[in-house]
Amino acid sequence: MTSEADPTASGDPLSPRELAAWRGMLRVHARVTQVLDAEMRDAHGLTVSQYEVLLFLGDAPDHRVRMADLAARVLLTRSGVTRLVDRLVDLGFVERCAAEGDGRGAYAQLTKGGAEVLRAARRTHLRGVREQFLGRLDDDEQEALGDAWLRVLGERG
Amino acid sequence: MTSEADPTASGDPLSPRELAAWRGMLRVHARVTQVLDAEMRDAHGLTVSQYEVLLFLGDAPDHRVRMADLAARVLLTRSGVTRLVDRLVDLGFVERCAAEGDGRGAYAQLTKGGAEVLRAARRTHLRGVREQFLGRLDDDEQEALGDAWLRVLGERG
DNA sequence: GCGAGGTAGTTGCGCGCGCAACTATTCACG
DNA sequence: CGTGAATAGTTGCGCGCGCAACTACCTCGC
Repeated sequence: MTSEADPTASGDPLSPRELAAWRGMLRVHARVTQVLDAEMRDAHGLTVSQYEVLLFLGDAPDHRVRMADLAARVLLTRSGVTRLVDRLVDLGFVERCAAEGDGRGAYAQLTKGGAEVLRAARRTHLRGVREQFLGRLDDDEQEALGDAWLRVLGERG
Repeated sequence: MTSEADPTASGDPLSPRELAAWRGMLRVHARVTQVLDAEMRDAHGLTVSQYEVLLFLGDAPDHRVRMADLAARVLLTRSGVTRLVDRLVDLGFVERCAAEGDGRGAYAQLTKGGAEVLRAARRTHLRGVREQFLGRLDDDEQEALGDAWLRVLGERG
């Protein structure tokens, strides 16, 4: 795959630059998600995944979304989404309803209570993301990150 | 906390630039770790966390490390490390030994088999990290990422 | 129409982790 | 010394997730 004379051959240890770029992301991700999760839990009794479901529902037409679409958005499998929605139904923030055209399908739909908690949770989340992450970067750095993610995600797949 | 006239007030939705920087990291992290985990599992029957423990042990003097140091390094709690090491002991790659000076303490120490599997797993991991992540970024982008992580991690705590 | 294959969602199972409580040891201070 | 606080590690418990198997439904070809 890589040339056998490649100076950055597969087996070579990571250079300091590579290490900083790679392990830095791991550390930042771990720390930021942990803080955001704790804040969301303390303030609203939600996990970040649950919040993201509510968010997606809130932005969708009629506040309802097919389960599979939810899974794609939240970076979970279908089974994960099933149980995530289960919990949100138990909490009263979401209800299931059948898809008219498709007897297999099911929508998750935001309830009134869900919309309320979403409004509050959105503030918490945005504040957290800015405090823990975006606020520590200037515009150019944010731009550079966005470009980097596109390259990593785009080049194949 | 933030000025009440701040144009990027807490409640405002994320700008496209902010969104690209933030959600991009989430997507990249999810995808890369998933691929690396699968590769490590298929090739050596290890999780990435297990690999990282072996790696840290391999770099340490006498190939042994205190449990708490392990926890700090692997971004896990102490209880997580206890059971992670349990599994590595079951696999025969690590053994526990008591700390001489401190009756409470315990070292995890790499076995001969552990050192072997580490050598192979290291190649797999490095190749994966380069294929999925570093190889898709040029030197400047890696540098920029490293700087960004320092700023995010450094500014408080 | 009807049977084969694909798709949407759910369920059984096991894994890996964090939290909090617990044990054992060490340290600080009178 | 002796006692209380701190520290190292382990354990009970529950949660959230993925995988694979399963059900129910749709679709396409004949």
